[in-house]
Amino acid sequence: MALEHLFQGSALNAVDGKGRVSIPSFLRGVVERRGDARTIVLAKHEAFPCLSAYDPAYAALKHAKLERLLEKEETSPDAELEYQQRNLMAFAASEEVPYDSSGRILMPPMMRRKGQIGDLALFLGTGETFQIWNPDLLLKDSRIPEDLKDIARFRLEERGVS
Amino acid sequence: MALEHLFQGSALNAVDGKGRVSIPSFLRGVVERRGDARTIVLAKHEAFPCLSAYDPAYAALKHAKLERLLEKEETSPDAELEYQQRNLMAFAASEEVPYDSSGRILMPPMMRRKGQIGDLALFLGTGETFQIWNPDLLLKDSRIPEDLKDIARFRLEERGVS
DNA sequence: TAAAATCCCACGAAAACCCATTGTATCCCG
DNA sequence: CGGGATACAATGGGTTTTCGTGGGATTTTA
Repeated sequence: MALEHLFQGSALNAVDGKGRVSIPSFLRGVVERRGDARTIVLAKHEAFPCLSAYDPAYAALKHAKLERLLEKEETSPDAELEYQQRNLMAFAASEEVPYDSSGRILMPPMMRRKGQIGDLALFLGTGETFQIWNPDLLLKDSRIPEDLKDIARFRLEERGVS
Repeated sequence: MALEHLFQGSALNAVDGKGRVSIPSFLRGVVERRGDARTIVLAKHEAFPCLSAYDPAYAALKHAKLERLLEKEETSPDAELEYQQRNLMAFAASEEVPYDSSGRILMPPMMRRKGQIGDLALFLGTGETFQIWNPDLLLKDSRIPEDLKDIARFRLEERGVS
């Protein structure tokens, strides 16, 4: 895999009344360097109560990986079903959203609910992908390292939120 | 294989009295980026009680793949029979339908029966292809991951159906 | 000629687009 | 080194366009 450009850094942006959010420009930069699309793919994170996001090129890569896996084990009927399930989760349970010239997406209502995103969205780069959190949920999650919570607290203060 | 443009996302659309359904625009976009046809191919899904759909260009690709598979195992009589069966399913048991300027197809009665589609059609992207479900059947199927059923439920709610 | 498919127009809601403002970081030049 | 100008990012609001959908009219098929 070894993607050249990695998502890193953090930012806290507002979700407005229409459900629009600015994708931080440093994340957009990575998306556009990886491929030339001005779109991101959103999905529920498998482990955390947040959203996972990446660029379409990464989605294609992930898909190719699944394909190769199937061809190896094609004989087993169990493998076939598992492949179907994974494919459904990877593609049906995700949404591709374009961002406009000012770098904003319209957060799809379904994703907004799945990620429990309110009127603040915390962006965290995680290398191959990035995450979008409701900052309050991150602060409450016991699995999150304290240092990372400090970052969240800093971003909140910076913005003037308690 | 590694297709560049992949089907992803979900939507729930109405089937009207005439049997017309809108193909979600984000799926149409993929069809038209893969080839320049404004047509989709419908077939009964091999494993699930739903329809499988894709663009004509993909149908050709799939055919080529089957051909190559046959050539590899040509010696075996079983392989020959299996090839014939798969070929029949892939082509005789499928229908190519155009969509009009507003993006609607007229769902062929036979496909509607095979997929048990009522007055609601749930579209699910699965990468190379997409699926069309009767949402009630999906909710009942034990092989479908719960997270995906959540999506179906959300789409139903969104539309005001219980 | 009846039934079915295609075409056409129309409407409401949602999404995409455009423009304007603010704040912040950067640059340039005295 | 300071201060003003500049560029860009994030955000607010209004307007236009698209999408999904319904219904009627016209054409094609059996």
